[in-house]
Amino acid sequence: MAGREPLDGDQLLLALSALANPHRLRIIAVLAGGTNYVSQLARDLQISRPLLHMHLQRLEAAGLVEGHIEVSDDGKAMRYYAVTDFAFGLNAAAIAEATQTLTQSEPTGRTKGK
Amino acid sequence: MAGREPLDGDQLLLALSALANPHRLRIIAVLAGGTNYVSQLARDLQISRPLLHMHLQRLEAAGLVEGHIEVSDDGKAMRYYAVTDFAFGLNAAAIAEATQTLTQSEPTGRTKGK
DNA sequence: GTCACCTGTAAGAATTTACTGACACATCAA
DNA sequence: TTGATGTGTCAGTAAATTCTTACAGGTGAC
Repeated sequence: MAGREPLDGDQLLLALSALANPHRLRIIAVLAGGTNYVSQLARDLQISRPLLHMHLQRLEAAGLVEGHIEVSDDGKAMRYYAVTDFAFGLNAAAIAEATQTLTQSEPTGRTKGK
Repeated sequence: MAGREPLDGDQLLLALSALANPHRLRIIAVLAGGTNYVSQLARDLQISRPLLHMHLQRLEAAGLVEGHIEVSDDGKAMRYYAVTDFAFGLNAAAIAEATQTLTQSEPTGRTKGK
């Protein structure tokens, strides 16, 4: 289980952004009760499959869930998702520490297009 | 210090949304090092005062920082901000529990204007 | 073939967030 | 009075998110 490492700032921001959405919190909650495949998950949560797909991508990019293909008995390729065993403690001190390794939107250096 | 209560879902979502931003993480980090007033904070972070004002509102609405007016020796009314002693542990189980009290974007019932 | 499942993705609309610039007002000091 | 501080807020724009609809491809069963 994670939680005792220094905790990278960008990584933290990625995780927080991924969790800052009601649908995604519910996805975590459902997957915490057991692994599941995309179409079924969409039915359980009552959201469209493309939408769920997008949310899962965001969660997976943050390392909060993991997916893998599994071929069912009747030959269908299904994508199962499961939560990873992430864990971090949030408080001012932890954030202050993580912020030291934050590369995004620095004083000088936002993406600055043109 | 907070952290052992059941943790309300909407409250959690509010906090996560508030923290899911590099500027706001930095604000927390700076305030963790000591209370400060708005204009000075804006200079430290190198962002505009109106922008900082907006971020502070978001953080205060989530209960992560608190502000109060303080009159300086030379009579200026200045708004000082300080971090509250928030603390929560994030992991799949905690999220699953909090999600039970999530009122937002239910299967039926998004804000649905007109 | 057609139907019922599964997967993935692209296009565009709708909404929210983030941000700048300009304004208004107050106090103290020169 | 003017200048340097501090406060707050509004209007408008730029950009990022969120979400729907529609499409394409796969398998096995009828």
